Amino acid sequence: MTQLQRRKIPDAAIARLPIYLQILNNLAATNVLRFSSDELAALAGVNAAKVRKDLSYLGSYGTRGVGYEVTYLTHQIKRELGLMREWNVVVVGAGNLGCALAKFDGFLSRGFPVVAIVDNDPKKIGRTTSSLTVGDVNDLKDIVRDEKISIGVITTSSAAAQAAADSLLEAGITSILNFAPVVLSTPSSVSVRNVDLGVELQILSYFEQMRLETGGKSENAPQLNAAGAR
Amino acid sequence: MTQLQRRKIPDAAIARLPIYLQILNNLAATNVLRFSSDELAALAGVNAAKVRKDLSYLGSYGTRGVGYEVTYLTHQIKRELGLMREWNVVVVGAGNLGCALAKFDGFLSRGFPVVAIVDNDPKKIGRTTSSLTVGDVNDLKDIVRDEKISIGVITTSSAAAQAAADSLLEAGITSILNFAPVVLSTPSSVSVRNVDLGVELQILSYFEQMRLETGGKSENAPQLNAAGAR
DNA sequence: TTGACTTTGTGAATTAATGCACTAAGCCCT
DNA sequence: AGGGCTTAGTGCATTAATTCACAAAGTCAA
Repeated sequence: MTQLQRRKIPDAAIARLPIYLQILNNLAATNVLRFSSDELAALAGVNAAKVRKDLSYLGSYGTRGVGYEVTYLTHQIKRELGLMREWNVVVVGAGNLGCALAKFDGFLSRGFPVVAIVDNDPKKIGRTTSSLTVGDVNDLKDIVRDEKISIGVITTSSAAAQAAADSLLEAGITSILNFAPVVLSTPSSVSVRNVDLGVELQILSYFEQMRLETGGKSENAPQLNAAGAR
Repeated sequence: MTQLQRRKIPDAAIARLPIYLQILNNLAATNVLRFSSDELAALAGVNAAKVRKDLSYLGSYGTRGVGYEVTYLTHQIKRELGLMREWNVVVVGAGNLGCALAKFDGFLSRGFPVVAIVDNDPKKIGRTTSSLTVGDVNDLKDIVRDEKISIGVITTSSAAAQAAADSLLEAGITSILNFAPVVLSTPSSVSVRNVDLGVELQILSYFEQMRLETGGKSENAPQLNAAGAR
């Protein structure tokens, strides 16, 4: 089999690759051509050995005694993460957050154009927000097919989130970014990432409280996220 | 020393407590009085032994043969996470996202009222958004003191994020929720949680691409976040 | 060409997280 | 009172992630 032998990259490493990529983009923008694992480690706030090990999963793209080339490694990370192409996104839920995300240029600039937004509320369907007209969630199947959408973003109320997920699955979507504070029930073949601001704040509150209780001679606290499996 | 002997709870467990809490709130809303570790595990999408171990870090609050009481355990989790009180929040960066968050009721409803929003752009300072007037980032120190603010949320451009973080630190803030796609440099005594939507999408894109390459007989993919240390 | 120096790539040790499987406790029914 | 049933709590094995530490591989200057 000619199949490009995919190394199994640990989840934790995958979750760091986008961060390295971000930093490499910044380096490129300031005309840096090369960097060492030490430098990248300092910029990413992690251990240098970890950086080397993470990058080694991609292949052996460094040069001993020299370091890594910014443009070449950028290319390799993008290839590994599947960023050589764009992935179209649909937002489900045209509330505050959904509309904000639809116009948020961070999505487009990173290669994830929001090409559709839908809702189940007749009062919202038909409205226009930043060059997109809110569609009907019942048309999701057609929209996903016609617009070649790969990723669904759920920004509904938590009550409506599972139904939104079901509609996305029904339409053939296999990757979901969920902003609703609920645990979605989905087949294990589907990728789900949860972004719950409440959870983040509550984790902060734990450490903040710890700091108060221990009189400020704080333990230290959280940083990165893992790609953890499900 | 009367000090309430704080067990050291693993980061991974802390990151799950808010999720359990969320589920318990739902159970309470549907008048469920008790639950077993199996039930909670199913709702949270994790292993039952993990649930029991996580809860055991709080103390021995279950009853063998019976399960856990919803209200009592809710109370214990909230105590542990520092949610017996509210924590005031300031948003730095009055752009699209910042304003959306300021009016986002998910913050208030979970005990994190946004009591101030600031920016460094004179054109934005003075504007009113959802009952808050945009303040000057230079007044942050006074605002934090007067409003008893504990947590700072950074929603600036990535170029301005480090400066925003510095202002927050300067004002005495020790917990930061950062939406800008940069790695902030902060003392290790400060808690930082990063929410980078681009990173989340790129992780999804990795698994999506994997699915395409392996012809859909997909590996399975990511779910939860860890409280990982820094 | 040689030798000093730098930095990658990785085996091996360590630490953290997970999950099994069993014991200890409590309930309920007879 | 006793036996059967259920479920929490946890010791232990396993797996995953991190970090150390060093050999291998290159650069560069003389």
